[in-house]
Amino acid sequence: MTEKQEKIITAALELFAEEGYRSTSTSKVAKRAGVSEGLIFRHFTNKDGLLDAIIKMGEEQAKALFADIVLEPDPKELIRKYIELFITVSKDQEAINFWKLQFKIKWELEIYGEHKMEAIKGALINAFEKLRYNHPEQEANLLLTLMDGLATRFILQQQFDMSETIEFLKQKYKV
Amino acid sequence: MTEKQEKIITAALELFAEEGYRSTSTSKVAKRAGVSEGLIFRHFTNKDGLLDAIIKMGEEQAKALFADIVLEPDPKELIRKYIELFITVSKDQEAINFWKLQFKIKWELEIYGEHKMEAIKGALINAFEKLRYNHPEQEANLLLTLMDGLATRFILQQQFDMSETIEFLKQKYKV
Amino acid sequence: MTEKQEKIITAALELFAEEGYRSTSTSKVAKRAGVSEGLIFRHFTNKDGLLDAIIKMGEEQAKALFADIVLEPDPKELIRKYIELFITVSKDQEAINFWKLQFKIKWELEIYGEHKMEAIKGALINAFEKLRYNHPEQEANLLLTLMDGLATRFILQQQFDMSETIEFLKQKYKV
Amino acid sequence: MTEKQEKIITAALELFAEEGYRSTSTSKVAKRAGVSEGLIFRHFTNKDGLLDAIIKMGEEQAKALFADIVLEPDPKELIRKYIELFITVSKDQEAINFWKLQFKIKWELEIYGEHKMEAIKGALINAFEKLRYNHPEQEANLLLTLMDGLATRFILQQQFDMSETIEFLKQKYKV
DNA sequence: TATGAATGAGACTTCATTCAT
DNA sequence: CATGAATGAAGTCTCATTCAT
Repeated sequence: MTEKQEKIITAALELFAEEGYRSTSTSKVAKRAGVSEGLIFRHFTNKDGLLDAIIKMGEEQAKALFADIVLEPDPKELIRKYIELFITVSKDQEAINFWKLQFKIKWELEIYGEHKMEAIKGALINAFEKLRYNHPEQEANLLLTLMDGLATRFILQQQFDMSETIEFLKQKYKV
Repeated sequence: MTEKQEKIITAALELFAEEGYRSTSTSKVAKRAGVSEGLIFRHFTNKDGLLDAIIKMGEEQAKALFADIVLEPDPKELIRKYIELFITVSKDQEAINFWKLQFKIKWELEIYGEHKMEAIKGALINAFEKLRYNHPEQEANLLLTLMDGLATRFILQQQFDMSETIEFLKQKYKV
Repeated sequence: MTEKQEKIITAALELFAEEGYRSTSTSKVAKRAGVSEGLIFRHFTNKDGLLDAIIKMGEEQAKALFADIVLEPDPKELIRKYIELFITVSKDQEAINFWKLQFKIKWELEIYGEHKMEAIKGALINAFEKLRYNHPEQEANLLLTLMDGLATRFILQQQFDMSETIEFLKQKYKV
Repeated sequence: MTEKQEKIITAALELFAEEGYRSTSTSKVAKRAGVSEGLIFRHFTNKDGLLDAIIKMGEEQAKALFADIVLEPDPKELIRKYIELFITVSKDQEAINFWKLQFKIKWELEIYGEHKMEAIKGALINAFEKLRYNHPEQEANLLLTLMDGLATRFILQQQFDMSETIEFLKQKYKV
């Protein structure tokens, strides 16, 4: 990956996350990256290819984040880590952008990356089982749904105080 | 509102909800509405004006839905009604479209229609207070967040079984 | 067909015939037609659509020309008319352009519009039969081939004197 | 001429002949030649230079083919050789490509390589004179024209059976 | 000699919007 | 009120060509 390729990716990530995929023109990306527009197409074939490249990078990042959660042996710790996921994310602007993009893309293209969640879901079910919850699968589903809502608010609602909700959740789940 | 105006609104609502605002051209709207493209501009000034008109209609609908919830005197009943909100919605394709559009717009334009939620939030806090929950505001917030997540999954996830989660929630809140 | 549509067709015909299909940009066409570039796409969908429209017009013209030949009952007269085909064509600049375009397209897209020639071929075979030639089909084929060569030279060779060859041919076929 | 230069020429010849000059990008040529795009420009200055080089090579080939015809002392034999020209050509894919290219170029750039034909024309006139034809020059012209048509059909018409026409011609000219 | 990243002009196309009818 | 022809700006993409390595 050359320096300019990275500049393109960075610029595109920012813009796609800020303004959405459709609303971001390749010329805007090129301008922000300080690069000729043609170069985008040389490296990524077309606008979709650029998006794919970014999404793939995001998936790598997500994998790393998720791995730490999924592989946690202690069930309480696992749930805590999952609940605190966005705290980790919110400390890194690029990570925020990746998540923003993931969600924006979901809505723009109506794809709910279900398979990515399977691992987390399995781990949560397992954790709730270990903790002797009565309906582990439904508890897992509920928490996943809740986190979707949390992400929505975290990204869209300016004054949303995430930490308060997270603390409350940890209390609820006693983690 | 003339017949053609309504046709335009209906067509635009469908298309905006299906494909997003940016991705829907005014010519597509005109075609689906069976109307000349110029007419859209005569009635709604520009594409944004069309969107505004639709959003306003959506708000009217939402108000009606919300009123029934907010004005419910029995706290348990109120919470139940709120939790079952999407069951009502899911029975009417036009209502689904309105909600889909609301969410798509949120994400495309990064506007989280906070004020619309204030009334519901107040009502929920009040209900949780009456039911002697320890942290009524945080409970309200949590439920609101959860419903955002539920909406996300309901709209985006093909095989998502909403009713199961709703039953589980009602059990949790004993409503 | 509106006035501007006709202007587009005329301009495109000239340019495609002069410079070839690929080498003619839609913006050139628009400029020569005195029309906005977008209008081309409104009326003809895309550049190929414009070409198709022109080709279709050319086919109409060709049909008219060919009908007069094919329907000729007198075999000598039929052959004479066919041989003199290009004299007719050469009197009308638009007709010349159509033929030029037909041939250019043949070479650019490697399509030899065989079916168009079937009627002429049949008529020629018939004529040669009536005139008791020994190999009517081969005679017809030869004459068709010769006319392809004549067209090539007529269009490409600046100083080619068509009339001389035509006279010589008429003499050969005693028509 | 280095090995890579030859690869470029071969690739370009194929592509120009198949798809035309304008429609073939230098990057396609580079890809088919298995060579970097820049190398084309180092060796041939620009795309036109590449075309020139190919045309020059084609002329060399043509000269060799034509020499054998032009230098033939026996007039009947000369005419026969000329008529059978394409049989020789059709046995060698590269030769076919050269001819295809020659014709495509003619049409794309509207150049009728007249001077190349002068030698053949002179030889044919001479042959027809020796054979006591009444109008040797016109006979020569006719045969040249016919061969243009034959080439057209040979290259463009999929199911054209050249040999049949050639046999018929040889019969006609008693060669 | 050879590569391949990089450019900039220009290609085709879409689209919101205007306007004469 | 309604149409649909027309526009112009902007969008995605291609391509010949240059240049540092």
